[in-house]
Amino acid sequence: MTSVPERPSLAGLEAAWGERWEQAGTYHFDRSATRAQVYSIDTPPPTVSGSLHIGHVFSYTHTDVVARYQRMRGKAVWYPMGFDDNGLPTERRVQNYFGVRCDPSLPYVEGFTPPAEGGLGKGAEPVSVSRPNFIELCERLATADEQAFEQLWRSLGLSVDWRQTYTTIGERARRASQRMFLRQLARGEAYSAEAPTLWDVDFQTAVAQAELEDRERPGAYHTLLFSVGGDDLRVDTTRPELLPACVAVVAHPDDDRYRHLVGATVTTPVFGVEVPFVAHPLAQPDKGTGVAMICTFGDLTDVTWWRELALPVRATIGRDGRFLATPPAGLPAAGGDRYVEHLAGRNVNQARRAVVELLAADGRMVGDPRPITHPVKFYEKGDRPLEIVTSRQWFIRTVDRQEELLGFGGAVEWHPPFMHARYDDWVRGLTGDWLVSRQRFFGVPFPVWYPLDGDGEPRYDQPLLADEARLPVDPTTDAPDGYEEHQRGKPGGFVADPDVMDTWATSSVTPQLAGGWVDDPDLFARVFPLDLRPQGHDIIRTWLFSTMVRSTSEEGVAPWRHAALSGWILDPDRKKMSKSKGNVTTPAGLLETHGSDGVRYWAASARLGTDTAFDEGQMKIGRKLATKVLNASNFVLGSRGLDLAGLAAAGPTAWGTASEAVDLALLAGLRGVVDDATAALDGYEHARALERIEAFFWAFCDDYVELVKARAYGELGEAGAASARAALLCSLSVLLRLFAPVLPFVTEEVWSWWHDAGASVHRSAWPSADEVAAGGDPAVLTAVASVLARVRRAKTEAGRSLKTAVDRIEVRGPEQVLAAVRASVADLAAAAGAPADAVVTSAAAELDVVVTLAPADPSGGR
RNA sequence: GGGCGCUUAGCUCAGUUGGUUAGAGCGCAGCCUUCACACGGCUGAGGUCACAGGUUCGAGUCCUGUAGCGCCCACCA
Repeated sequence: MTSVPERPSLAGLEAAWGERWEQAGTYHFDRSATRAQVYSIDTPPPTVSGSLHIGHVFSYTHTDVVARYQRMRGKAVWYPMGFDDNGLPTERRVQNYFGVRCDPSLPYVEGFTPPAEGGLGKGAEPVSVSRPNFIELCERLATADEQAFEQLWRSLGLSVDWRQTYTTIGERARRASQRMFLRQLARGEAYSAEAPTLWDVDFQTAVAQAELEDRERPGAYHTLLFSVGGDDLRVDTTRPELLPACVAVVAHPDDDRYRHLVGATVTTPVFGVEVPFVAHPLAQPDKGTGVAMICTFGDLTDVTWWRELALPVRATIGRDGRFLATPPAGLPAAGGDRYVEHLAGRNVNQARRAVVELLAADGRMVGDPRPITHPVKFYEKGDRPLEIVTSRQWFIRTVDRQEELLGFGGAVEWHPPFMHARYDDWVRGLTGDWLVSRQRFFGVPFPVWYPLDGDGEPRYDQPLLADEARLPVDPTTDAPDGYEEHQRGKPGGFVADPDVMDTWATSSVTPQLAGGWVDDPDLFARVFPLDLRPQGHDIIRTWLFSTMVRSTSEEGVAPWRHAALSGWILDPDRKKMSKSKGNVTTPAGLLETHGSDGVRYWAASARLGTDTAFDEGQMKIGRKLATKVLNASNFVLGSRGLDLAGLAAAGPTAWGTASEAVDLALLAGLRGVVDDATAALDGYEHARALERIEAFFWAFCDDYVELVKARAYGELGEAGAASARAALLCSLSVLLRLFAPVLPFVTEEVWSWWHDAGASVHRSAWPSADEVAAGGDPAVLTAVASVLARVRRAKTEAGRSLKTAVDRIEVRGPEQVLAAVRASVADLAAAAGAPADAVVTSAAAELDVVVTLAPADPSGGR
């Protein structure tokens, strides 16, 4: 456009430039770039079943600043966008929205129409559909969400290559995660096993270590009386309902109170089961009476004891959280009858009350229960405490890879570095392999079937695996090679593995999924291993860890060179911001109110790894900064005698040469800022870079521009004007480019005023100190600015206008300051509103400026 | 219980390898209008840098300890 608008404005820049960038392909990845020329980003795919909140805007802005900086450094930036539509949140949402329920045993129905759009009516029953049908519905729902997400990301100004998108339930994702699974299985890194696992009784699925959280819950100690050789033995428990599941009692081997009992046979109260008294170092003498009952399974310690002490199994709790209909093995007849009468079919709380009543009736409980609160393990999305049940599950080996995984973690550069400790802590603390199977419907199925023997029993030891070329498959509707669909479920036929992969098992392949692994080896070679994994610090143990597990076993290297961990957004009262209070803080509303540049400024002001208060004030400041950029640019480019079209054509050579001391001083300062900002951004410290750039910019506006304004207008002669103009143009060019990663809209707008159509500041080269004139002394500008500030203060203190004429300025101070003043006396006098000969100097130790204002105009009113 | 981080002006935060009088913005107070900018400008007040020791010529910065806050992990009898 090569002209300055009549009235520059920030209004509408997002829409206008968003469209221009899309049309021009400004952010398209250059596939011809070699790996060394590429900067690749493992973008986190946001969950589409929720809505984006301000925390997303915050962390994605951090990534975008990096992307824009690297692009200006000349890198071909690989910046895809994913959408996480896999997993439980989407499953629930699809169920409610379409009124369907997934039943993997059903066949696929072509052209299925769901009973509802936008939710079932009251009382209506959901319709059961096959897994492929369910996935289709999900994709339908997700598409709408994804468009809304993309719209927001675009208006925020993310420089994503929108041709490069993926979903985590889409065909590519299913293929990549099934392929990764099959390869790990072939290498012996994946295995299935029948084992006790933590189990959510509501979702009816196994849950992995990484998805646990502790919650403080009320409980109570009950003191039970067991019998040993005719004596009472006191055992404290918080879970009396597990008494029929008791397989032993345990004490610490060094506990002198009980040493003589080790090896004895103990009889449980109520159910009369004979169990051994065993010793194990995990028993804690100071807890309860020092004797614990070992059950199937009250907690993970029970599992350890069961395994290490080779104890029997007496399962009582089923997968639905209710007590099994039949008593566990080993109960005597009378005990079995009591079990059936009082416990069978009950839930945990009902069973607890029943057992307590039985204990009381038998006089085998001492005193009343003693209430306590204690931490209880929950699935992070669950509502009831986890139980432990035995089931067949798929695992990925991690425990025997701890050392290796620590080594790969050390090969990554962490930003900030202390986040590395969280990864190491997690890896060192692994207690079991990664449980990747879930007994849910919506997710990537395991590409596995089992042959059925003559009795129709599955042969788990002889799984039928899908050929890689067939992927993705759904074993519930596809038949394995060598079998026909009609053999499904028949003796001698086959049966599908019913499980799906945990959502992290899918998202752990984002580098492969997005990067074209196997399907597009040319692309993969150009982007992998990726340069950057940006993410929140709360998912180090899940997403970061699981991606590390996958890529290192498949590729033998860490999947990225850098990991950038963004903090959380906190409420003003320092709580983690919740989605529920989103009404006034929807990202779209904030972008509307403060402008995308304003919101981005707030985000970019926060360092990586630092939790940050939600602060609209900071967005206002960002908005103000953007406005200032607009207006300062308007001043620089609106100077008399500027041929903007000529500048656009000729480039920096047309700027001229700065010669005045003040101009050179400014440029010297600018050189330092460029170096500082570049070093900061290279170190992933965008906040520091922004701070330096911003501080310089405000000084540029408030001091430098005010000082040279008259000269730039040509009031002090053409030579001086040319010098000022050269410095102004050079500074503006550099400053716009420095600001571009944080303020992409206003910088692009201004850039267009004096560059050819089609040129983008975001495709221009990051500034280097070498393109800015050297030789100036920044102290000159500082010194003159401080004198000018004294003049302003004199006017302010006199209550006079800053335009008040000045008769005399006497500067006393160190020689250094005086030299600076003499070097720029004409600028100083003009800016102060004084005649050029009104400035006098004299030597003194301390700076002191005596200002004589012109008499107030008696006719002028003030 | 283990680990990590934080504690600097009323608020939000900078303070790079220890170096003269500790900075910014917001907020506050006062002043100034329109020739880049009232979505503006100028000026000012405001801090014993959580606390206690130590190292040093010199500590907001390094070391030790204490307290408070936050997060990660472990802890379920």
